Amino acid sequence: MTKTTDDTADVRWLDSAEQHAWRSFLDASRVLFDALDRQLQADADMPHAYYEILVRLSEAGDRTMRMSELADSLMSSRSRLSHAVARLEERGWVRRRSDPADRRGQWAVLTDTGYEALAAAAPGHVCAVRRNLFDALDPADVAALGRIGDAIRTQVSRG
Amino acid sequence: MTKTTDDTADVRWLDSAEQHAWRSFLDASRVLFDALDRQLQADADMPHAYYEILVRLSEAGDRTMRMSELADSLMSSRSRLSHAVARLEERGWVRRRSDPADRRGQWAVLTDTGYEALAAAAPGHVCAVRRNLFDALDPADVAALGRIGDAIRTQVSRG
DNA sequence: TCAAGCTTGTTGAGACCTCAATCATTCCCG
DNA sequence: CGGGAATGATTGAGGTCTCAACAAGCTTGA
Repeated sequence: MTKTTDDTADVRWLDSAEQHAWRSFLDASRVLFDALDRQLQADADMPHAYYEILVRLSEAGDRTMRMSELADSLMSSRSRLSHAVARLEERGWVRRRSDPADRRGQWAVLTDTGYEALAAAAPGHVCAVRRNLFDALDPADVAALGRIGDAIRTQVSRG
Repeated sequence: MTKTTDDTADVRWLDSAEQHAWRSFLDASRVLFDALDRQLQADADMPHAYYEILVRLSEAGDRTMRMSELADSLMSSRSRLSHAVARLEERGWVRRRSDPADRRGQWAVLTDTGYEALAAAAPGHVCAVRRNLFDALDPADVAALGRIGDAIRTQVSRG
C-alpha cells in the first residue's frame, strides 16, 4: 500500500529504506520460524512454543515457575500459556501445583520426562538455529540484532 | 537449555552474544507481531496475514496475481494461502478466476471492496508500524535490519 | 499416443491461538 | 470488618495454521 490520495495526509508512510527493512524483517521471521517449527515438529514432536516453555522451566530453580511469571518471561498471554501447559501436562512433561500461600496461584513444574524430552530436542534445535540464523551473520550482525531486538521490545512495551 | 552432559559434544551451543541476540529477536518478534495483529484486528477487523495479501494484490498489475505467485511472495504455504483467500472471498474482498491458458491455475483478484478495506486499514497500520518499530530505530539500525533480514532469508532458503 | 510423473491448488482433520467471560482468591480502604 | 476492585488463572467458542491426502491438468518421453 502506498500513498495515493490526500485523505490520509497525516500519515507518515514508510520511506524506501523502512519499507525494505520491514518486509525483510517480516519475511525473514516467517521463513525462520517456519523452518524451526518444522524441524522441531519433525524431530522432537513439539512446536517451538513448547520447547521455549520447557527451556524456561529447566533454567528455573527447582525447575518450577509461577504461571504468570512464565507467561511474562515468554512474552505470552496467560491464556496461551494455560492452554499450552494443559497440553504439556497431558504429555506428562509438566505438572501444576497450587501455591499454598496464595491459593489463586499455580506453579508449573518440569517433570523428569519433560526434561528428557527437552534434552533430546535441544541439540537438533540448536543446530537448526545455528544453520538457519547464525551461520549467515557475522559478530557485528549478531550484536546489532541483539540491540535492535531490545529496542523493539522496549518500544512496544511502552505502548 | 545449556550444555550439561557429554553425549551432545558435537553440538556447538550458542555463546552468550548469540544467546542474547536469539532471545531478543524471538521476544521482539513476538511482542511486535502480537501488537500489530491486535491493532489491525481491533481497528480494521482483519489479521495481519489478510492485510499482507491485500497489499500484494493492490501492488500487482490489474490487482491480480496467480495463487502460487502470491504464496511465494508472502513466504506462505499454498495451503495457508488457499484457506486465507477462501475467507477473503467470503468477505467479498478477493475473487478467484481460473486461468484459461492453464486450467490448473487460479488468479486472485482484489475487488473494489477489498481495495477499500485496505485503504481504510493502511493508515492505522502504518502508524502502528512506525510507533512500535521505526520510532525505536535510527537509520543505521534500519539499514542493519534490512541487511540481516535479507541474510536470514537467503540462508534459510539455501536449506 | 499415453502413462508416469510433475505442478497447481484445494480440502479436512486436528492442533494452536485469541478474545471475552468466568471463577476463586486476595487486597484495599472506608 | 466488609464489600468492591484487582489479581491469577482457566475455559469455551471460534478463527487460523499445519500436515497429509487428494484432484485435476500439464508435460515428457518411449
